[in-house]
Amino acid sequence: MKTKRNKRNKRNKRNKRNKRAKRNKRKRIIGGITALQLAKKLRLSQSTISRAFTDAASIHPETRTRVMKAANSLGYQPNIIARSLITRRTNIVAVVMANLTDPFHPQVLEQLAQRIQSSGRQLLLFLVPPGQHIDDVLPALLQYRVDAILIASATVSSRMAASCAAQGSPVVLFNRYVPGARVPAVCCDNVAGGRMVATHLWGTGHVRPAFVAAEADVTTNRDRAQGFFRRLDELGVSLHAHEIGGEFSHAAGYEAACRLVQRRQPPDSIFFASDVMAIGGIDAIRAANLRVPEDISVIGYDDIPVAGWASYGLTTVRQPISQMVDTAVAALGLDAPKIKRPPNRIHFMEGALVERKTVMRRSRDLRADRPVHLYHRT
Amino acid sequence: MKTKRNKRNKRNKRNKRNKRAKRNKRKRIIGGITALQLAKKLRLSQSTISRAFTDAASIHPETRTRVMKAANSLGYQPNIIARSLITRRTNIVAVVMANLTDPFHPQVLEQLAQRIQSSGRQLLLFLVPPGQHIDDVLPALLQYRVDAILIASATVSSRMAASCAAQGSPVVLFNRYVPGARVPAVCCDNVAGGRMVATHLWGTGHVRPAFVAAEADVTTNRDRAQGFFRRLDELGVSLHAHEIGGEFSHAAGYEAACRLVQRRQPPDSIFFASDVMAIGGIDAIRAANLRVPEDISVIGYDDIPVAGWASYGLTTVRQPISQMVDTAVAALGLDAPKIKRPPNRIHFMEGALVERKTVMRRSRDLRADRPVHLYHRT
DNA sequence: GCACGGTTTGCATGCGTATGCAATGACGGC
DNA sequence: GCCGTCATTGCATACGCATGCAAACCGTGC
Repeated sequence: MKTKRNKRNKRNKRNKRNKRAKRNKRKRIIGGITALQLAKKLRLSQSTISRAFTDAASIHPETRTRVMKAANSLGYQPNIIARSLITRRTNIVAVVMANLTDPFHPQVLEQLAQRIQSSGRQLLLFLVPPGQHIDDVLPALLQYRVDAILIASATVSSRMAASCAAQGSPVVLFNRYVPGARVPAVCCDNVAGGRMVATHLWGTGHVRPAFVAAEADVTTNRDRAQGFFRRLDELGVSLHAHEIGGEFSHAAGYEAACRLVQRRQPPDSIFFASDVMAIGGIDAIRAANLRVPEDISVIGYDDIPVAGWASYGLTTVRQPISQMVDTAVAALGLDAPKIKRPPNRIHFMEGALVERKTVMRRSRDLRADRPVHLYHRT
Repeated sequence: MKTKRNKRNKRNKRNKRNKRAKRNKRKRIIGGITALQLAKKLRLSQSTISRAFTDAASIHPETRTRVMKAANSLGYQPNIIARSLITRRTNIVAVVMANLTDPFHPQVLEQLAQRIQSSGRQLLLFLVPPGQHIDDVLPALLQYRVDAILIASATVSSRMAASCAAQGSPVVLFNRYVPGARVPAVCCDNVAGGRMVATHLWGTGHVRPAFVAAEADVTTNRDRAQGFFRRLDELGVSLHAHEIGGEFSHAAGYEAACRLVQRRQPPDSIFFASDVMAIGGIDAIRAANLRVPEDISVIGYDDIPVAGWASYGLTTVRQPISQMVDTAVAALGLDAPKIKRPPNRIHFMEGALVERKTVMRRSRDLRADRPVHLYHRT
C-alpha cells in the first residue's frame, strides 16, 4: 500500500517536471497571453485579473485601470472559450434559415445581426442544407451550447424545440409558427394582411380577384390566403381563381401568372403570396403583352426593396421587420433573470399596405363576363 | 510549518466535501450529461468515452459502438466548448460583411455557409455596424478564437490582418484586396471584366460610352473602371462621361443616370460599377422617357438574380461566385497541416459576359454630335 | 512457460477562466 | 487599544474534455 503510493507520488513529480519544461518551451507560440501571465507581470493573482474584466466584481478601481492598461499594452484578452466553460453561456445566438434566396431573408438577417451584436453577442448563422430537415441538423448546432436559437422562415417539430430548450437553448420561431404547439413565435399578422389586400382590391373596384399561393401548408402562405378569402367572402366578392405556385420564387410566380393569363377569362387582379412571386407575375403578365395595372392589378407581400424600384412599383403589404426582430430577440429571453420564462406566446405583428403603382382604380360596373383586354400571344 | 500544512489540508478536505455535496444537489439541472457520467454508467473511464468520439483514437470497435449507443439513448454530446479549450480549435469560421443590402452579398453568404458547413464547421456572421471601422470591431471577434476570418466586400489594414494571424486566425479578403499588402485575397478579375465590357460596347457599335462609378477608392470599382478605360483607349473610343455615384446602391445609380440623361448630349451606353446601380440607372432612363436599349444601352457587373428578371434583362458580367468561394475557403488553409501557410497570394478569377437585353447593336456610322433621341422631360 | 509486440484501457493532468471562501488591510466608534 | 465592518485580494477549485504515459490484456513464437 505504502509502496504503491510512493511510487505514484514519484511518478507524479516526474510528470509535473516534464509538463512544466514542455510548457516553458512552447509558451507564446501562438495566441495572446493568459490571465496568469499577466498577473505575474503585475504581481497580482489571476483572480484579480479576472475581476478586472468582470463588471460586477469587487475590485479597487485603481487596480482595475492598472490591469486594463497592462492588458492593452500586452494584448491580453480574456479567453471566451474558457469563460464559457464556467459560466455556461457562450453569448452566441444561432440563427437558422433555409436560404437567402428571397430578398426578404437578408433584410431580416441584417437586422437580426445588428440587434444581436449591439447586445454584445455574436450571431452563428446556420443555413439548412438543401434536402435536409431542420430537426436532423439542429443537434449539430446544439453542440455549440448557443444561448438561444432563432429559426427564421422554417419550422421545427415541437418535440425538437422542447429538447433544445431542455439543453439550455430556448427556441423562437420567426415568420412561421406551429399552430397550437408550445413553441414561441414572432410573425406578421398574415391573416390581417390578407384581409387588407381583399379590402383594398374591393375598394378599388376589382371583381375578379385571384390568389397565387406558394407552399400550401406553410403558415405564412395559408394565413394570407385565409384572410384574403374570408374578407372577400364578407364583401360578397367571389374568388376568381386560385393557383398553387409551389414555392416562394420568381419562377413560381411567373408560371402561375402565365396560367392565369392564358385563361379565357383572366382575373382583373392577382394577390401573390409574396413579393418575389408578384414580381415574377408582373414579368409574366408583361411578357403576355398585357399591362400592369391597366389589364391586371397585382399585389404582393413583404415589401422587399425591389418592390419599390421604379420598373415594378409594386403595391404590397409591408412586414414590420424591425419591430418583429425586436420582439423576437426579446422573446429569446436572453437578459431575463432566468426566473420563469414568459409563457410560450405567439406574437402577431401588424403589417401595413403600401400603395404604389400596380393596382388600378376600376369602375365597379365592370362586367364580370367581359374580357378586360384582348389577349395576344406573342 | 507542519501545523500550517495540516490546517490547509483540513480546509481542503472540508472544501472538497462541500463541493461534492453541492455538485450532487444540482446535477442534471440543465444541459446534457458529461462524459464522466456516461463513463460511470458504462463502467468505463472518461478517456474511453472521449476516444469513442475522436476519429483517430485507439479504441476497440465494439467499445466504440457500445459508447455510441449509450450516448444516443442518454443524449450525450461532447461539449465543444471544453474540447475547444484543449484543442485550440473552435471549428468556427467568421465571415465579416458590411451589410446585406446589395443582393450580391446574400448570394456570396449563402454559398459560403454551405461550403463551410459541409466541412463540418460553423459560420459566425459579423456585420460591421454602420459608421464603424472594421479594424475597430475585429478584436471583438478575435476573442472567440475563430479558426479563420473571411472578410467580404470590405478591407482591413494589413497591420490588423497581421495581428489577427498572430492570434491564430488567418484572414482572407473576398471581393476586395489591399494592393501590394500581404493580405491574401480572392477577387473577380475586375480589370478583365471592365475590358470585356468595353470590347462588347465597341463591338456593338457604341461611340459615346459612359461610366458610373460607385466609391472611387474601392478596388472593385477602380479596377472595373481602369479595365474599361484602358480598353476603350486601345480601341480608339473616347470616354463620353464619368459620373461618381458614391455608393453601390440603386439610388446612387438612379441619380447618376439622371445626370447623364439630362446632358445636352447623353451617352449612347452606360457601364455601371454594379448591377444594382445599373438597375437604378435603367429605372432613371425609363423615367426620363427614354428606352433601354434603343436610346441608351446599359451594362452592369455581378449578375445578381434581379438582373435576369424579365423587366430588366440586364446584360452584365457574371462573377464566378462558387469558384470564388471555393478558392477563398481553400485559402483559409483550414485543413492544411499547419506547416508553412502558402504565400499570401491574391487570386483573380475570370468573370463572364452575360448578354441579355440591355445592349443594342448600333450601326457604327452613328454621328457623335447627333442626339440619339429627342429628350422629353416628364 | 516466458518473453515480446500490439492493442486497448485507465490515470493524471492541463486548457484558461470564474468564483466561494478566507485572509488581509483600512477605518471608525467605543 | 480593541473590535466590528467593509473593501480588496489571494487561494483553491471546478468547468468538461483530450492526451501522454503507464498498465493491462491478448495472442504468438520460441
